[in-house]
Amino acid sequence: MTRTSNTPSDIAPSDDAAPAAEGRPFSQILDRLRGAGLRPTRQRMALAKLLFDGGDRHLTAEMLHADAQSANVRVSLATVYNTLHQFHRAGLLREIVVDSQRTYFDTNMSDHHHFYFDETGELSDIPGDQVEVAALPPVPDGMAVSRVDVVVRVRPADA
Amino acid sequence: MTRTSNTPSDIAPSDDAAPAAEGRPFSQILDRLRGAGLRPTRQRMALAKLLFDGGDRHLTAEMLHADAQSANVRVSLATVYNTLHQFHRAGLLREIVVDSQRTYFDTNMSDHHHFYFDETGELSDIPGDQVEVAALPPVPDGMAVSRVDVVVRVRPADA
DNA sequence: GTCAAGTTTAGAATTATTTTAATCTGATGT
DNA sequence: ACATCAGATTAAAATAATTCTAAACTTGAC
Repeated sequence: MTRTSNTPSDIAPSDDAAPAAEGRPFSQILDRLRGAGLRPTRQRMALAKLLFDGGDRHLTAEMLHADAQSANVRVSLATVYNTLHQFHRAGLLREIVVDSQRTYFDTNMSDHHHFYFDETGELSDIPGDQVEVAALPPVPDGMAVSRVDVVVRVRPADA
Repeated sequence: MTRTSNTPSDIAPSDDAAPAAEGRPFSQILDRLRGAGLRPTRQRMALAKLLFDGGDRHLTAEMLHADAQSANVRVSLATVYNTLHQFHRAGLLREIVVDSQRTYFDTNMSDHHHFYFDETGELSDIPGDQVEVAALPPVPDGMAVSRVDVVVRVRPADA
């Protein structure tokens, strides 16, 4: 029960000046990590907060690392990579590949698809109910569909 | 729109009934390259032959390079990369990204989609008519759809 | 507090791909 | 045929994203 260094786990919510849009941000994230069997370390907590506190996001490891720096969270890039992969394996993030060269992680785990902007390399969500895959082919023997990804590539309509 | 629906050539191709014995493989490929505005060099001809002579294929630069070696065609890896990109720009190949880490090129230019085998990282074609995307979302303003990619990820059904 | 197992980290290593700079080749003109 | 030169090829170096390594540090249990 010793308070070893700064464990954010059970700090009093009262001294948190941030507007608590969702009750207690830390305990929620803590539960998420615990539920995923991941030890809630300082850096994992901080990254999880950055990832899941701001709505749906598509980001690369470099982007999250930059985010962390801006937020004065000191984590190495290697940890960002590790953490993203752990979160992905734990089902907290979705990995999207649209562009060899950058791997995106998507915090939106609901059923949905993506627009990909060829020019900028950016991604945006398409709600699941706006795309309908009406027919699917017979799956090879002994195989099961793990996911169907639809990417709508767009580019500026020519003037 | 304006899909360049496979222009085999416009010169009189006597008759290429495609028997095992290659009729005039070179002139066909030569025309393809000329039609694409690419100078028919020895290595481009050889690579095109490897690419387009054997039905639909999904391959990476490394794979094609290995293929070339086996066929006793001496090309550098850099040339393989250059050539694949040129063919892609010229509309002779399709680039598929399903796995950051390897970029595949697909010799099948017809409208179709893909199975992706999560375990092996392999790809296979799904004929266009076996997948139907029934609904598409409104495209962002000023943008036009350049392509819709559907990737059906499969893995072994659990025992 | 002690300890072991799990984490983090800086920096080295790896992999796929691109660039560089030199050299070669194919198309064109004569 | 021969010279010419833009475009093509190449080996080698450079780059970018990501992973690995080994040491140092945390966490959770006792």
